[in-house]
Amino acid sequence: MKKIINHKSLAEHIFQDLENKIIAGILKPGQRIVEEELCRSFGVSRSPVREALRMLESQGFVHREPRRGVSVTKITMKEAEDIYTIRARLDSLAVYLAIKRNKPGVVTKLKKLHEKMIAVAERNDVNEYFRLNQKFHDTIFRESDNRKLVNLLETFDKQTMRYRRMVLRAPGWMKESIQNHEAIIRWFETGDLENAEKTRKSTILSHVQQRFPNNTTEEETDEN
Amino acid sequence: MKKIINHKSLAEHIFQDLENKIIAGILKPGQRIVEEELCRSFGVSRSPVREALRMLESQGFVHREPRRGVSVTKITMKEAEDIYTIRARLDSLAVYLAIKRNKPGVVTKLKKLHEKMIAVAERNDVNEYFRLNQKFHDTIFRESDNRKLVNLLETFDKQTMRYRRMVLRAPGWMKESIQNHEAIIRWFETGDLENAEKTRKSTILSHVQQRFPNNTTEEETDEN
DNA sequence: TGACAAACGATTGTCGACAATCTACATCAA
DNA sequence: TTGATGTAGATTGTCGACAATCGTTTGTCA
Repeated sequence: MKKIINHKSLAEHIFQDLENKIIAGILKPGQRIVEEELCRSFGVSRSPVREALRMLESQGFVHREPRRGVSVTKITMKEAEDIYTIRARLDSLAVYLAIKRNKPGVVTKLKKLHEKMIAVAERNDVNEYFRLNQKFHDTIFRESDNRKLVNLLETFDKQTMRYRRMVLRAPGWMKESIQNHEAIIRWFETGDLENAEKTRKSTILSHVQQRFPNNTTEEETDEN
Repeated sequence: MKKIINHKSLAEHIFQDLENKIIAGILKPGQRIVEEELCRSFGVSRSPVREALRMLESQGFVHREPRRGVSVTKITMKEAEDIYTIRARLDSLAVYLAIKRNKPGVVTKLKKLHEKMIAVAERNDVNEYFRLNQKFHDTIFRESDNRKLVNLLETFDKQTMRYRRMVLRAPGWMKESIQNHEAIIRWFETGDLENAEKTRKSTILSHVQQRFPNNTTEEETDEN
């Protein structure tokens, strides 16, 4: 039986493709999305395209104006701040839960990633560091053994990815990041629940404040 | 110009209707949903129905098996626990933010609701108490001035509504609830940020532990 | 009788077409 | 020139039909 598990409808394929393009910034915030164009580029009819757009809409990637179509969601400074505020709480919760669970092997895995990242940071490979950093935190998230929490954090990360990519390239960020990871690994080793959660929370929050010092609204690509 | 702002597509109407039915427990967890049946009952074609189902799917209300249709999402004990764990953090965050904001008039509003609830509790009107309780907390959520947070909390509440309805009828719950509200109001008045957040968090968590003492998997309505 | 295979019915996934509505442009009057 | 108004084109919302696939029933053979 060849019976490959191809359980994916066109709608789901299109959804993933568009999601990736939005995350990567290929589709820019505020940019309008026309159904017919997608049909042509994917070579399909409008049904799967519309379903994909409904999914993107439900997850906040696109915004819809009735009878006027959808466009890639713009994020204001305020909203980015809001998301980071929530993310800080959820991230600290994830670290807390992961440490509490104390599954063996995790620290080893984190340390291995940590070593790699130090090497990568030395040759200043920002993209690779970014990727490994994501993996480092993903590992922790998953160790929290709370699937809903993992989903939430992933969704937040996706929605802010295009902004973080820029911000995280700020000078000195990698060094700071490495220090944070060292602290996290130490917490895992000592099992210091309280301290881990508290410190992690305030670390992220201070990040936010550095990134968004004022309350100006974000300027975005204006429509064509 | 009659031009009523009726900017709602059939898909959106159907989505809301189904969402309500799932929340209310009219559509039971695990129950299969057949597209054609919905078409007949709503008197529409399959396009808007399918879009509504995609929306419900993205928000976790229904589950989809490729080529086999959708069914109302079942929640296991573990998942309910997970959600409450997250909710506890987010709820405490909302209280924290609301108090920090310290907008005048809020306490008055909360007190008014509180008074009403005491009266309602005395004549043991569980349904009305439930409704007011929801409003009480909604008020606080909104005061957090973090729209994303409000959305998250609302979504969580919706997804666990059918379970909470049962649990919250447990004897003595209303009395306990009233005491909690008094504490919250006191925090608002004194502006005691740290204490408010901490206590609120642990209050909710202890609730969870009372509700889910063991780790048994929830039994659900089996398919017809 | 029991196990396996083939055909059927039910249901999902996709398509192209039509209707409703909006936007942009052109036309006309002041 | 400027503003309103109407028309045409573009785009979304909805529909009914066909194709693909799954589960079940029926039929066949040992």
